[in-house]
Amino acid sequence: MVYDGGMPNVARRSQRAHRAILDAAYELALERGHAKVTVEAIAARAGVGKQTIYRWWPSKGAILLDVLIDAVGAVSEMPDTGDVAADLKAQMTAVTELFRSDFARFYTGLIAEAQADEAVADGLAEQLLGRADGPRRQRLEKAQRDGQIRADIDVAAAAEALYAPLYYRLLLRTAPLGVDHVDALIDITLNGLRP
Amino acid sequence: MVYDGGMPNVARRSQRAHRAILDAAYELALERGHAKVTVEAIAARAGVGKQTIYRWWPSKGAILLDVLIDAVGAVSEMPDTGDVAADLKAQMTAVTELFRSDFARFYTGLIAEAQADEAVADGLAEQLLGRADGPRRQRLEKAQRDGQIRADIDVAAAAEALYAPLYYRLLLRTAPLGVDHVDALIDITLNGLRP
Amino acid sequence: MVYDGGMPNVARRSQRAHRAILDAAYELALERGHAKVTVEAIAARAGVGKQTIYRWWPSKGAILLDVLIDAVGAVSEMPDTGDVAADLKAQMTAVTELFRSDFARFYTGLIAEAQADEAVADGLAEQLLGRADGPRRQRLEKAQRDGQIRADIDVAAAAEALYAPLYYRLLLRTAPLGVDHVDALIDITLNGLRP
Amino acid sequence: MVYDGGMPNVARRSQRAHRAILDAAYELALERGHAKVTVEAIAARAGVGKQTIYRWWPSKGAILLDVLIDAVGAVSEMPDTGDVAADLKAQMTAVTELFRSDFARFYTGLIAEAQADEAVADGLAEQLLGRADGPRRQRLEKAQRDGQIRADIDVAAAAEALYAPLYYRLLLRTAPLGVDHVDALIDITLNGLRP
DNA sequence: CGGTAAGCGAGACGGTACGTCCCGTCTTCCT
DNA sequence: AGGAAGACGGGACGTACCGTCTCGCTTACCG
Repeated sequence: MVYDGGMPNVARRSQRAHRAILDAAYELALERGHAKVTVEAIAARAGVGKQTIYRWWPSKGAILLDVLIDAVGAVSEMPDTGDVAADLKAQMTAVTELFRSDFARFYTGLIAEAQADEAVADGLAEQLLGRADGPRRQRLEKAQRDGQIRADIDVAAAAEALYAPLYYRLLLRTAPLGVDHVDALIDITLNGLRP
Repeated sequence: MVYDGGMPNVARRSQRAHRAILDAAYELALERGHAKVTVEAIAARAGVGKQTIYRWWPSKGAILLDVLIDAVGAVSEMPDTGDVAADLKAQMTAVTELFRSDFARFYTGLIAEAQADEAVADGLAEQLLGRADGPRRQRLEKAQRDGQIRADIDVAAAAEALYAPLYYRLLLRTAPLGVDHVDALIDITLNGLRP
Repeated sequence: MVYDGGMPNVARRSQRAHRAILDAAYELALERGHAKVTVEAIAARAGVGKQTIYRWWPSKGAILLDVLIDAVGAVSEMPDTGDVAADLKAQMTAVTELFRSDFARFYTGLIAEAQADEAVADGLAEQLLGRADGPRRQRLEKAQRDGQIRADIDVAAAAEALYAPLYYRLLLRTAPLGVDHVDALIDITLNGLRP
Repeated sequence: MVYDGGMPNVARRSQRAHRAILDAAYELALERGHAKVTVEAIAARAGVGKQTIYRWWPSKGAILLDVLIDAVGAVSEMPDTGDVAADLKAQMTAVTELFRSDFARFYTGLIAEAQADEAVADGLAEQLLGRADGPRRQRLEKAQRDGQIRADIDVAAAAEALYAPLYYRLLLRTAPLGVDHVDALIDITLNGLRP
């Protein structure tokens, strides 16, 4: 649970209702898309009173963020074979696969919701993006120590240069995601554009 | 006008109402944010019947896309001084400034809306992103011909590697946009991460 | 229409919806009793949006008051045969019949609602009780002029002395209403208790 | 206590909670009116669990009936000075005063509730109206034996003819209660309307 | 140049979902 | 075992907007 602020007594929370709500929200989001999920439909499908939802989540976006965390977690494991290029390719390919799966619409829906709901934005940044970003930065720092990448680089900017294009295509759909794209990004970012 | 399909007689359209609608939508979006703008509020503020809005636009997102195009247009001019690094810095800085201005919320709101509304997604891609992307690619291709960047590079991927991180920070707000960020991106992308 | 205050444009009111709402409310009140009628059920049965109800009536009680006025009107005709005792008997018997009919539950429900809702209380007093009371008082005044009843009597109190016991039994159900009861009341009130 | 049926063990009942509930209900009814009192508000004000209320009373109306009985009791003492007119005036004046006091809203609220709740109707009839009516009838019967009123009269109807107008004005508020009204009623009912 | 059809403002309409309030029940922990 | 606390499934509330649908009323074109 992410958004409780501890207001009601968490110890007395019904596990049954909690699971049923997440499951119902998950099913509905896959069935009709994030934007068309309603709190009433979640409550009805979960066999739960609306108040039980509002008691624990402040908004529909908060529920769906929990659903996503619950179902996917962060794609946060960063391999370390010693070869940073290979490791990045492996992890970026995994992210690409996730972004091409059914969960893609959860991500995009939630990022959309985050533009209007500060709480969702915060939860998204902390629970998903933040968790994924740490290991990436650590892997790049290790590569710096290993001499595989330049020591004068801002690893946060480097991590973004690698991963932001994946989010760009996820959200703007100007071109498809795929292994070729990952290869091109790694080539460009590691070797640079200059001859 | 983007979304009319010419259904009613465009010649008889009231310019007064058209302007009043765009102005009202613009003001309301700045005042309460994209998500809280309603068609009824636009109509009321513009002193216009709701039907007049629905006659010319299919959805709230279409109105706001028109507002954005009307107010900003695409940041599409790409300078060409002969020095591709300097030109990219100039243009990326301009984009950064735009993304830090009040119009940022229009972009993010529209990108959010595009996740659920195919028409908005198409209009956004064609009217804003597409117009901006062409000149960037052309500038990179010229730099390839000038020998300033590698000839074996996919310029579309290269353009994304440069600009996607700006969109990433715009939408996910994990870190602030700024000139330092632009410098870091250009350094990484042109020179590569390798020592 | 009783409770409009003229806020929306009465001229544009949908007669279809108006009738459907009154009919639905009438049916529901007979089916499940005044207290269990809900605005949602009226709207659903009438095939009407809830807002269309709230646009024209401030409360459920106001609807049901209109239903009652619409269905019954005031039992206001007061016969005048020249014999005040006979006329009172005829009219009180008619009221008794009404109070024993299905409409009795409308009256009791509305009087109950009036205890908590000033607007309903006012409407009830003006639209039903007031309309019924006038003719009764006029008949008694005529009887005074005819010398059939004492000239020093407060006709309002006299009318109440005759009719209030009918309401008492209607509401408190301590004893059944009937012709015998009417006879007893007329005897007592005209002739007095004294030997 | 009226509505317990003895289900739980009455001996173990908390006197503290019992009093607190009645007091809280009393205060709330005076503060916001009978119809806006809620079981949750009573429980909260009394510092009591809702279950403790539902254990001992079947409905809100039952609580408020107990409150009224507890606070007022029946206005049941009927004086007997030998002069039935004076005795009626004294007692009807007392009732009038009660109906003009703050307790009036309890009566009206309870009578309203009784229209929809059979249990409340029964309790009201037995605990309040019934207790008050007996002495009145007995006083009238004695007056018959004393020759002060006609022997052929139905005393139940006579009692109602006298008291029902007080309830009528209490509930319908068509005219104010007062000593003049009592005087008029006694004059009419004892002496009759005829010249 | 007068008739007519279009666009327009206004806003009522049938609906859907919202977030809140209470209901009466159930569960937990305390005395 | 009774009581304080309060979460639960449920139902209705009154509100906000949606997108559609009439209404007159200008207003520009066309016969």
